[in-house]
Amino acid sequence: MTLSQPVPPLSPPAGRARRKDARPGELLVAALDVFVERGYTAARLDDIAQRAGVSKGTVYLYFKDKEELFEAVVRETLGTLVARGHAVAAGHTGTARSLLREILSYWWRDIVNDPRLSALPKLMIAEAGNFPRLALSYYQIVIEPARALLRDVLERGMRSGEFRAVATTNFVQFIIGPLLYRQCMQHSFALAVPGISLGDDQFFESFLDHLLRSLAPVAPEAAGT
Amino acid sequence: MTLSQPVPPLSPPAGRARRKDARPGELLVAALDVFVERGYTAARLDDIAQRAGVSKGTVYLYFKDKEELFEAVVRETLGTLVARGHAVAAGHTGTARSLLREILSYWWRDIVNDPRLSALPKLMIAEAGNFPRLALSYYQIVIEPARALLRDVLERGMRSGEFRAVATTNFVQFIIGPLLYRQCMQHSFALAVPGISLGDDQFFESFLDHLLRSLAPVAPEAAGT
Amino acid sequence: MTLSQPVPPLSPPAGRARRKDARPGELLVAALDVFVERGYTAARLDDIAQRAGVSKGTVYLYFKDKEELFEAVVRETLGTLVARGHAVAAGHTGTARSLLREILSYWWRDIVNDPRLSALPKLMIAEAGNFPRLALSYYQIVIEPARALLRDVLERGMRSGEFRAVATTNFVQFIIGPLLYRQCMQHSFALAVPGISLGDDQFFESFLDHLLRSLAPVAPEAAGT
Amino acid sequence: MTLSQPVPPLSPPAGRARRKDARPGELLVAALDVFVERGYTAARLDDIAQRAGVSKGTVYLYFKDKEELFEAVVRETLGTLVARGHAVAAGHTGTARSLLREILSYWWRDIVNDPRLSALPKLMIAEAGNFPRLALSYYQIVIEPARALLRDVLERGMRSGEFRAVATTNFVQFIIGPLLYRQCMQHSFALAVPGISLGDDQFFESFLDHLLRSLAPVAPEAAGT
DNA sequence: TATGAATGAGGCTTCATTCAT
DNA sequence: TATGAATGAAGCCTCATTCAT
Repeated sequence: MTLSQPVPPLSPPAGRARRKDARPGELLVAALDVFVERGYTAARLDDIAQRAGVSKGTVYLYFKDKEELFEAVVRETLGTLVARGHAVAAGHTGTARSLLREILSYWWRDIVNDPRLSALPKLMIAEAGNFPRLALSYYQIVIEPARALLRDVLERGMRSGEFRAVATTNFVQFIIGPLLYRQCMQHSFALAVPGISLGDDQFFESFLDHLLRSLAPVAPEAAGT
Repeated sequence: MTLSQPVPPLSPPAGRARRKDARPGELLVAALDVFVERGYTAARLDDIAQRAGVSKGTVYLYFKDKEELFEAVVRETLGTLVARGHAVAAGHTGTARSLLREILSYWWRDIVNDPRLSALPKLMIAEAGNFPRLALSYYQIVIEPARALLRDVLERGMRSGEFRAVATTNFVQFIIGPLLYRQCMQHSFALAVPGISLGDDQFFESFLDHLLRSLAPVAPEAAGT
Repeated sequence: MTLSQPVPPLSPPAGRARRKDARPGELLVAALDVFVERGYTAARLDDIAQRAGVSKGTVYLYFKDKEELFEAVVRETLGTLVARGHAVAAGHTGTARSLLREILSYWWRDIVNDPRLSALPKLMIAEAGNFPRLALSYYQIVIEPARALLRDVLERGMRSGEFRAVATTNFVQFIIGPLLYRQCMQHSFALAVPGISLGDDQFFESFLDHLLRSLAPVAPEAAGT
Repeated sequence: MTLSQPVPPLSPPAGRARRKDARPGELLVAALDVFVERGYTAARLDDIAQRAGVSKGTVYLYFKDKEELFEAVVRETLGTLVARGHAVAAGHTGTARSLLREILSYWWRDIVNDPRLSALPKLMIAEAGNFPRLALSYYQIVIEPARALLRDVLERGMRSGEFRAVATTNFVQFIIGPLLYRQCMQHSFALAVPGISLGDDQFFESFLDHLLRSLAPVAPEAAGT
């Protein structure tokens, strides 16, 4: 079950008795929604339970506590997506360039433009400082694997001569930064600042072009002041 | 840059609570610290008052409630940042490249590496969704001016032939993104994930080089897949 | 002495829930264990059910609620203790001294040093205040018969001249007190206070000697201040 | 402030505003009452606060949590009494016999016969197993000091030749056991079993006589079988 | 202007008990 | 007879806010 795939509408399925194996999924969907809307701290277990159509206590049949519920949400959503990214990379046989494009456009399409998934990184940025356990598991499930994936792509391109030599750890942040920035702006300011510009329709193509230009093996004649 | 120095009000005080003159200064410093350390929700009025050396009740003599205190902190603090940024830009006479370097290295040195100031954008990203009014004023005071500044630099370079033609609104985000990403990682994850890598010592030079390579007027023969 | 062996009901089953015949045995054993380990309030029906190898709901097929289960445990368990105590007394033909020694060493060996049985009196002390009905039956089944038994021994000794004249009701408590005290300390503090001293290996012999010295018919010349 | 001395009636002092230094005492009195009536776990902070005439939150201005409140109750009551016992012993100049009598009659009068103080040891026996921190502090504040006090008395008597040689650690339990047993019976069974006999009026004198006979230096001719 | 004791609503979590299957 | 998923009341604790002094 992956939350990133079209999810059955959230209206509580009316009937009371449910099957045990359907519960966790329903709870995760409800939890994702509430966490996204309210933030981790402000999200109330009550709301999540209600939205999932169960009582408060039921949540605790499936998740030890609020933190574990959140962790499960992250794992099932972003964790799954990152894992899929790794699968894509593993099965890729073309150029590093095309792999980079594939991975990033995947990220762009399925995460940046998903109103719920795109909220999670912002959420983590907001709460990580106060919930070290959360921060650590998010780092292990999402951040480090995502970075490793991008490092791998860069290294492939460097080995094949498609990319110039770069410090991958740094460069990975040049890749992640703008996309994450856009996600954060979207969720933090788009509502309060209706006219905010998040770039034009060509944002993604423009970004990819930007990266590839920087990565081009031709040394520019002047990079200093 | 210190809050304890009188900072010129950045915008007409909005016709709200007034007498924020003498005592509030210490309160704002204390509040900044605590908000930075804990985040908005987790920051306790108790701690702020104690750190400012006053009693809890006193806070309410100057600020209507926690939200207004938070607003005041953001407003007073970020004002100085933008003001100085504008000054740097206005006084510059050299190439667009050198201006870009100057502005970014200012940001890098004085903000990204300042443990308190660097925390504010993260704080805003975290809380903007819950404080639309604050989000709007932050956008007007910080985000839009900062973007305008960078757009201006890019346009200068494009006019002078130093930079290729780029969609400035997009490209500005390629610039802001990585630096902000680094700030956020620093404040959200560095403590909880001790081993996290934020890049090597050359991060900033490496980033500047990356930008200038992308901006180089020579069009690479292949940017597509 | 094991609960899994059929134990003759000690008192008419009080006209309450009946069919406690086949399955309840395992439940009572499990309940005894959990009550002993955790105390009444902290004992969870979940744990008891799990340890008995049944589901939580099954417990309610045999016992109306937690209180009735607790009553059943106490009733079934302590019954065997007193029954055997009476048998020992009835079959004794020697001196009062030797009977006292026999009864107490039985208590010492089979109860004080049994990790489960020794916990029950502590449990009763802890909970009697909250379960008056249980308190009454425990008094009738255990306390009063045990006291009567000891009073009888003392009276035998006084009649035979082995013991001085004592107020038996008082003296019985001088006998019971130290042994019970030890049981309570064992179960309440031994775990939390690892270094606690419960006396040396000679505790029991030392105690018996203590009693017999006090009971010696020779009146000491000075007992007052 | 000692709770063992006649305490001002518990009715909430009507007036709302109270002095800060009066609060802890009022809270301790209320807490002692509620703990004694309900036991530690069943005692609700709400009840304690209400009985002290304050709101729930106020309790937390003076005590970190429920455990610390309970610990304070123990310290201020039994802890104070035990400390006073040590003072009595330190200032004593007469025989060991008279000191033993003085200390025990003090215990008898001020603790065993105090309806509230006498409940605490039972309470601890009931709860120690589930609250190790509580158990440890009770051991340190009450049990070990009380035992040390009695060991000291026994040793004085042995040195002066008033008492025979005894294993003090064992014998101390012969002293404590019966008195504690009586306290426990009083609180656990007296209400539910109206007719229960806790011994006659001479209980205490009878007990002291019992101890002194056992401690008498004259060796009885027969202590075996 | 300043204090700080007091308030009390609100959230997470536990667990005895129920009931549809 | 047996299950075990679901319930929901209840309690501890926090903390923004108030107010008498």
